[in-house]
Amino acid sequence: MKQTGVMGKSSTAASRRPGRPVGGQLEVDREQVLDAAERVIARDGAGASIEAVAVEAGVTKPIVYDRVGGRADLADALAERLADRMAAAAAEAVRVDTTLTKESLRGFIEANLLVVGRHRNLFLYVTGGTTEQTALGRLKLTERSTTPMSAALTAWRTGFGQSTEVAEAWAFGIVGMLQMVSMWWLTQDQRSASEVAEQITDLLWHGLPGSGRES
Amino acid sequence: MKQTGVMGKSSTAASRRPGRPVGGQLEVDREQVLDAAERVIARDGAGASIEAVAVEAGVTKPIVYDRVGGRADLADALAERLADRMAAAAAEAVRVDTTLTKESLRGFIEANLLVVGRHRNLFLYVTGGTTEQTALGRLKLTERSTTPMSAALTAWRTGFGQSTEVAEAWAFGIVGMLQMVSMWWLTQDQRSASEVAEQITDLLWHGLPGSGRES
DNA sequence: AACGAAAGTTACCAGTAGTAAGTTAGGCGT
DNA sequence: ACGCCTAACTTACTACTGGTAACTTTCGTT
Repeated sequence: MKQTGVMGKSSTAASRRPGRPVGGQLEVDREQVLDAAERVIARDGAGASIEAVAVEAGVTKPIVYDRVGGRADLADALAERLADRMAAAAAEAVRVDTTLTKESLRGFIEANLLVVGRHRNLFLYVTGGTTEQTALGRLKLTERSTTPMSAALTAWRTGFGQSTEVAEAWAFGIVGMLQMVSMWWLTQDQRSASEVAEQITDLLWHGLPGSGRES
Repeated sequence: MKQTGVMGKSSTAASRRPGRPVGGQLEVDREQVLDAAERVIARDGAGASIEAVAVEAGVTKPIVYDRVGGRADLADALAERLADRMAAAAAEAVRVDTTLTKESLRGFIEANLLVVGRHRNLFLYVTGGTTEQTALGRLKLTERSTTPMSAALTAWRTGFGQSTEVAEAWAFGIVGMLQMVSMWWLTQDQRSASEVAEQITDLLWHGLPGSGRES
C-alpha cells in the first residue's frame, strides 16, 4: 500500500502547515529527526527508509534532507551517536588512561558488547554500508572508535618506542575485531557478554600462543 | 537513460531467441553468470546492479534470478568465490597445519591482504551488506573464513586444554580484524602489504602489552 | 499595505529488485 | 507425420526507494 502523496494527518505534531513559524523556530530540528530515525530503526529494523523516518518525525521527506542530508549523512550522524554512547559506557566502566591493565581492557570490551546489544538494529544499520558511496563511509563508526583508541595506544606505548603508524593499524584491527565479534555475538543467545569479553580479552592481551598466563 | 525494454542485440552471444536450445544445454549457466558479475563489479565498482550483470552476461534479468537467485544469493556466491581464493592464496603461501609459527601467521595475513587488493571492488561488494536481509548474511564471507580457522585453532591449541567455544570466538575476532584492516589498507596507498601484515602479526602473536619479544 | 524570503508541501524523476505473463521451439506420444 | 507439452527466454510490468524541482503559505520588514 503506497498512499501516494497524501500523508494522513500525523497525530503527533500539530498543524503542519507551510509558512514561516511564529518564533523563528524550526518545527522539527536535526536532533528530533535523528531521534525519530533511531526510533524507527529500533522498531522496524535496519532496512528503515528515509520516508519512514520522515513519517515518524511527523514531517515530509525534503525536511529530512534539509536537516540531516542524504542517507549516507544519516548513517554518519547515527554512527556518531552510537560511537559516543560506546565511549561513554566504556568510560563509565573503566578508566583507560596511560595505565592500561588487562582488567580495564576486559571492561572496555564488555561495555562495547552491551551497548551493541542494547542498540542492536542501530548497530546493524550503521555497520551495514548501503552502496558504494557509503561503502568506504562505513569507516565512520570505525573512525570515531579508532581515533581515540589510536591516541590511547600511542600514549600508552610511546615509552616502548612504538611508532604512531603501528598504533593506527592496531586500532583499526582491534575495532574490526570488536565489530565482528559484536555482530557474531548478536546471533548467539547462549553466550553471555562477559564470557565473550573474557575470551577476546585473553586473545588481545596474551596473543595467540599465550594461554594460562595470569594478570 | 533507461532504454525501457529494448535491449539492443547483445553482440557477445549469438541468436538469443526464446525456445528450447538444441542439446538440452542451457545457453548460459550459473558459473558464467557469476563470471559476468565479477567482471561488472571489477569494472564498474561495488554498486553494480543485477541488470548490469545480466547485460554483461548477454542475458536478461529473469535468467539471472533463475541461475543464482536474488541479490543476497549473488553476494553469497561471490563471497564463497572470494573466500576460496583467499584460502588458496594462504595455503600457497604457508602451510598452516598443527604447527603454527609466527612466520606462517604473517604469511597468512599478507596473502589475505594481497587477495583483497587484487579483488578490491569484489571485496567491497561482498562485505558491503545491502539491506537487512543481507546484513547478517554478510557473515558469509566471514563464515567461510571462520570455519577453517576455527578448526585450525582448535586443532592447534587443543593440547593446551582450550575449549572449542573459545576457538570460535577467536576465529570471528581474527577474521573481523583482518577484514577491517584490509578495508583500511585499501584507503592507504603509502603502506605496503608486508609492512601492515608485520604489524598485525605482532599484535596477534604477542598481544597488546608484548613488544620487543622475538619469535 | 506590499514585498521578500524562510519554511513546508506537493508532485515528480530516475533507477532498482523482483515477478507475472506471454512467446518460441525442440522433443515426445500417438 | 502431426499436434501437444513444456523447457527456456523475453517482454513488460509492479512496487518502492533515494533524491529533487517547483509551488505555496506565512511571517517579518520597509
